[in-house]
Amino acid sequence: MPKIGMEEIRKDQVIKATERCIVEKGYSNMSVKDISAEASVSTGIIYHYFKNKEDLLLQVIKESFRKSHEQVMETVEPLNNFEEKLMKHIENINRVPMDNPDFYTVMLNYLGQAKNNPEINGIIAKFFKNLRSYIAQYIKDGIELGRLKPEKAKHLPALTIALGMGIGMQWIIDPESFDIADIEKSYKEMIESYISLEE
Amino acid sequence: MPKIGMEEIRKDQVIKATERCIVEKGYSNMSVKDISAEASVSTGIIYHYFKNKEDLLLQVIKESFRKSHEQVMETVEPLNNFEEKLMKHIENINRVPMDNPDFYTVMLNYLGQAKNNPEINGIIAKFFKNLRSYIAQYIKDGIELGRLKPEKAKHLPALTIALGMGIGMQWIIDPESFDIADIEKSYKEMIESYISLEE
Amino acid sequence: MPKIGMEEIRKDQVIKATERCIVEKGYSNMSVKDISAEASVSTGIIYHYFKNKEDLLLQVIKESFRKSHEQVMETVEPLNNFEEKLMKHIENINRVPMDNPDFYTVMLNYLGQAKNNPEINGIIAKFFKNLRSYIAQYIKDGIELGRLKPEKAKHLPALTIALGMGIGMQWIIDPESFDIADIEKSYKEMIESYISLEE
Amino acid sequence: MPKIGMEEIRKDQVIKATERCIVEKGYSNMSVKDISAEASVSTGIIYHYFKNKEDLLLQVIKESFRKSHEQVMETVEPLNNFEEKLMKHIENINRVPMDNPDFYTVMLNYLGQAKNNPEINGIIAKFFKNLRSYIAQYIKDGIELGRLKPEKAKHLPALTIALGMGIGMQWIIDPESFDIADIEKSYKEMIESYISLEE
DNA sequence: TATGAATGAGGATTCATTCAT
DNA sequence: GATGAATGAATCCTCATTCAT
Repeated sequence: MPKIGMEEIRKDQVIKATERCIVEKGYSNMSVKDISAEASVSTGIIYHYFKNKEDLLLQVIKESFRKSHEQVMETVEPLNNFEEKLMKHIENINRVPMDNPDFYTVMLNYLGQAKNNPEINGIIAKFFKNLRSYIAQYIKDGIELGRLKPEKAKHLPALTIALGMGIGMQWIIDPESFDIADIEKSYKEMIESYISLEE
Repeated sequence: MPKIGMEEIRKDQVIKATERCIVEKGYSNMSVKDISAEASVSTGIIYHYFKNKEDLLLQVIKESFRKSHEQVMETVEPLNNFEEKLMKHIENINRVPMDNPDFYTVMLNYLGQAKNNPEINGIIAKFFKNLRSYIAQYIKDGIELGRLKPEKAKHLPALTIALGMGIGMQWIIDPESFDIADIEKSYKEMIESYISLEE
Repeated sequence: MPKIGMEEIRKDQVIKATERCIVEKGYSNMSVKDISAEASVSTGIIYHYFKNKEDLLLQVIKESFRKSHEQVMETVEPLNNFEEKLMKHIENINRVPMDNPDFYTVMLNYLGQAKNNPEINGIIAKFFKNLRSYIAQYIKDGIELGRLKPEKAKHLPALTIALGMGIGMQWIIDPESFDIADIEKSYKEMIESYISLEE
Repeated sequence: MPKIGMEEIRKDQVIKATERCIVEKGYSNMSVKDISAEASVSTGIIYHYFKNKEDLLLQVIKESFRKSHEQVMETVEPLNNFEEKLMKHIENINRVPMDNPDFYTVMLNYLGQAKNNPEINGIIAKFFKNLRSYIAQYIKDGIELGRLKPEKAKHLPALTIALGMGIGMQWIIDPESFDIADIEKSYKEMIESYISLEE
């Protein structure tokens, strides 16, 4: 076992294990011992790399959002026109529950803590703001090109995110309630009919 | 104090106190002692009226959803035409975060527990299903009247709920991010443009 | 087992057990589990009656000093003239190490904590101040009767206490170093020669 | 950095750091990590030079007493007559709390451990014995010169040390309780009146 | 019914000590 | 010699639950 230069490796090992624990046991039902067992390390090591459990939990959600952000950038940013970007973004959002259901599980666990933990609330608020600002960027192009009315733009980011999250949430709770692959078309139609693009 | 017929009174007293505790301290940070103090009863009494803490928590969310259901019935059902009903429903949904922010706080706390507690998951699933079925009812009238295309109807309930919940969630996390009273118009427009009612 | 009106009994039971633990294991080597075992109660009960370990430890020394104070009042106060009182007090002080060696053990343990615990420091400071003020009372009578020169009175309380404590401390550490019963006479002589009473 | 002959330097470095930690945090509140940080070395090095924490702590008090001994020898021994020596010794003792308050802090911390640590008890016992034997030496000269009655000599060492330590202890706990510089005169007077030197 | 004292398992955290590098 | 990552037992404390009153 190497003992030097392990910091990043260990931190990552613990963060990943914590994420698995949240998914398996839930944010508030998992002990530091559970995490250390899942990560195959001693409990002590967790306190060597993180100030305390809360600090670890904060790093976990930060990391989770960081990865989410990365993914958006990779798949959406290379696209050229605003319509493609927006629709790609919608697709991305819509596929999270299927492709990465753990993300929702983790997110819902943290959402439940947000009202009583300002730091968590702040991190989630920032994440939401980011999501909205991506979309705000795309539609700015649409407005400039004269294809999108400014008054529609105002709430479009929040509404787009709302739809995606609301769908995901319902589906996570009850995957039987609708076909999530199928709903993507309706999701897109709803957005498209709202912005009613000018030819 | 009369000692007969206290059952309902006591249960209600404890359930209301628990709700306040969830709002103030959070689902997983509150103890039975906290609840009993908030309800001004002994801890023993809680175990007299509820099987255990989990049972109590289940009653709390059931009661919360029951009241929510009641409210919808009272304000929406008296209306006559489907359009009014749908729009009234949207208004209702959109005003929950402002009128009754505690409902969201409680709901988010339970959502966080859902994945690890099948009973809670079931209750929430049933609640969502109910919400969707109200809307499904209204739009059935619209289809019958020939004012609404059936293919649009399929996902409309889920999409309507999704929008409302998604907006509420973003606003609860960060009330600065948009004007929730203002967004109601856009919410309605989005639904209206999607269903593009036939005259 | 009665469950009502036990507060004082339980507190006392725990305080006494803690004292025994301090004597047997030392202030900083004893765990709450040790105390609860010694008191034949659960660890939980300790937290039912005391805020935390520190609070308990504070009550222990307060109680210890309270009892010490009581003893002085009982044996010294009934006496009439100042000389008898002073000498009785000296006797009392000198006999503590023999009659109640645990008092010294406990006291030394707390003295070691004093510099890092302002509350403990304050309690000990108050205790010392009390001890000195008793003696100051006796000698005031002596001065008024013209049998004691005021300039001698100034430091007499501190010096008397110092001698007693210093002797006790040496003897507690090494009982072989001198005969503590025997040293009492010298202790008294030293005080008497210092105040050199006027006939 | 030379790697040979570092032993004494390193040991001293660690012992001094430990002393500072005892003063700052207290004997039982300081960790090996605290010590290593204070000494600017790794924790591993401490176990290279000392068997374990207890061993280190033992070396610390030994060193502390060794230095104290050295100081007495330097200032008192050069003097010629027994009276000067005794009074100089008293002065020394009385000035420790002011000149080197850390000595008292350290000493009180170890005194608290003594009853539960025979080794510490032994070291302190030996230290006290040393202190008494210095004084015993001086007064032997006084007896031989016929200026001091043998019966007074018996307990004089213990009483002198007792006074000094008792004063110091009271003053360390509450420096407001008396003027320690001022009390020196009374301290000396008390000793002088007791031995009532023959002209 | 109603109380709250009592239990003890379990949780977060610390820390002396070891050991691969 | 020197480092500090790693361990895991032990500590303080909380809390759901029970039960004598």
